[in-house]
Amino acid sequence: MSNATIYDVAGKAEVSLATVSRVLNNPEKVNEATRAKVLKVIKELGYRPNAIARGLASHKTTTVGIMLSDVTRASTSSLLGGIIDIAKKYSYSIKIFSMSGDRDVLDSIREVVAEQVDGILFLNDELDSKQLNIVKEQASNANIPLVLTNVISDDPELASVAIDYKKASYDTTKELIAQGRKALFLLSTVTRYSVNSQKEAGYEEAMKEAGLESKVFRTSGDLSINTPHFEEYFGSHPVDGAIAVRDSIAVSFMNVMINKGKKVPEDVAVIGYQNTKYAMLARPKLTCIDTPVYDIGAVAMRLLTKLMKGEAVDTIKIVLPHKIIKRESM
Amino acid sequence: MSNATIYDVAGKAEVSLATVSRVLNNPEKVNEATRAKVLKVIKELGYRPNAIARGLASHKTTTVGIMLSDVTRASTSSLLGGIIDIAKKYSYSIKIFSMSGDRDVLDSIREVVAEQVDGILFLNDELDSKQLNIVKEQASNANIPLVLTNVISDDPELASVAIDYKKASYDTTKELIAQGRKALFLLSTVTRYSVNSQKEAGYEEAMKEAGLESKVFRTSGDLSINTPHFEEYFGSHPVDGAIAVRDSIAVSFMNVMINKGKKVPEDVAVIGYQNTKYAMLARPKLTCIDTPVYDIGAVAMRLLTKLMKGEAVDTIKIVLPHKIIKRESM
DNA sequence: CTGAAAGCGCTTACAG
DNA sequence: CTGAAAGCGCTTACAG
Repeated sequence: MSNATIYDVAGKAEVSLATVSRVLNNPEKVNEATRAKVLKVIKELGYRPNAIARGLASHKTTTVGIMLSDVTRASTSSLLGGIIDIAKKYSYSIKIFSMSGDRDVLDSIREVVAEQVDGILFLNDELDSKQLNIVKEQASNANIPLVLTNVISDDPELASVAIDYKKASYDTTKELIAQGRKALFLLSTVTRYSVNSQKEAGYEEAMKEAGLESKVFRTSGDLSINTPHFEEYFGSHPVDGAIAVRDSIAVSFMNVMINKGKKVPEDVAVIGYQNTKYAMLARPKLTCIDTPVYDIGAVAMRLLTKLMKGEAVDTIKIVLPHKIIKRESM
Repeated sequence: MSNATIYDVAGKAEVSLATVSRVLNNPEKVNEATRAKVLKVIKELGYRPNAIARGLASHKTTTVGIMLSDVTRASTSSLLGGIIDIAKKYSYSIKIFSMSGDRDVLDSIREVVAEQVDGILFLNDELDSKQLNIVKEQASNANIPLVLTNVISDDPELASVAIDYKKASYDTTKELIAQGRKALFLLSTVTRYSVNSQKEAGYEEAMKEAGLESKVFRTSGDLSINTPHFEEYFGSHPVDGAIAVRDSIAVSFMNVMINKGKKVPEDVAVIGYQNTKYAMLARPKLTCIDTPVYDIGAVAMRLLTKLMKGEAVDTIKIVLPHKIIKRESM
């Protein structure tokens, strides 16, 4: 019924519980013979140390807290994929904390701290720098390492891993301009994401350099909302190229253009962000900026393990490479 | 620096720690005046009880373990969306346990048990009934409620919530047959998922009743693999209708058909499962069987809360309704 | 190399 | 209604 405890193991192996604890945590410190004896009993009893008790006694839970806003976003689940794989490799458990928009940031981070996680991966890119600061302070007060994962902050004290979204947009916009296109749009979201604001900044810089007018079009990520929105607006506004902050938005826009009788990419070029399945399934196939989201998650988790163990790290700000995948829409 | 403990609160409020504990857990049992005094100090100190210590003392962690195989699957992340929202509502924390294919099932479930979760949501539908039994036994030995979430099992003792995938496939196949189509395929995965086997069973039953030959085509969920696979096989095999176990597979198949010069749905009807964004973004828009995955997650989590609290439940096997969303591909 | 003992920060009967 | 004390299942100095 109830599971074996360390007392059961100690009793059956005829050693003290300290010894059992040692074979689990510092096996090299115990005599090989007694170690074998204890290991045998552990196996027989199917004993696994109670993680909660261990956490209380050692002040280490070997679990990391993941703070996010929406699991169903394609980028979030890819990020999680990378995080989970690396966490498993380093034997960390994962606890998910979702921050609903209305909830207080301070309350959210305090909850995570109260759960005694050993480290925090912060994936919520909907916060401004003031709110990010609250998170930073609470984490550092509690002495818990924190890594921003695919979240942008210029605070040099905040560890982070992401790609250079600004440069990605800048370069891509430049290419579009070089093709002679002028009515270029950046299709962004109504919700302000720190990551998307970087994409916008790069676009705006390139447009400005070319003496062109920046046009950031904000809409919903929801197809049933953005489709009519595109249909209406672009009925009267010229456009010959667009970069969307997500593949799905790019495809939605592309479909609207095609329905209006435009040719892609001849009349209008369309580029998406992330390189999801949407891009491959679209017709024409979507050209997009490949953001290695899985890798960002994995690298962030790896960085966090180092921070938690107090290992030296080269840098606290990691920028992963991105590339443009040219397909048929540009 | 380090956070306030219950001792700090008790000291500053000039009461015993038992009293502080009570205002947190059984506020009605403490005098209003002292309760107010304690609450005030709690607020001042920003005190939050250490969840680990509480877990050890109370034998309740208010966390549920989610066992899954792959977060990046669209169905998994929607399931998680529903789970997270309901868990939050009932103040449960969520811990993710990923089961890599090669890992021992027994080891996986023991790990979850050792983490002292109060309940388990099992989302991994890649296991056979023997393996499912191991999970069931370990959970019940440890007295931890378990709910299969979008996983099929005919064991009447296993709580589960899903839709009737068999009927969904059966009905849809019937409709296709009623249109006079005969060369009907079920596009499934190489990996055996319990959910997909139900989809196959319903299809096969309908085909058998109509005296038609069942043709289950197994391929990868990876586009770069299934696309050439479809191209080759359907170059020489006739097909006038197909139901795919996932939207993305349906769209991939549809694209191959269109590239071969077929008309959808005139020459070949295509139907997907789940009703994801892929379906809406496809051209023509994909007709599909809507599986309310978010709801399945939410309902499973709700059922689990009842089980954890020992509340009475009407049934331990919940079947949610599904429907066919008719768009352009059938 | 091994054991006895204190302690992690709470909860929960048990008294009063 | 409130407090003193035991206990949850471990880890970790400290002795020996």
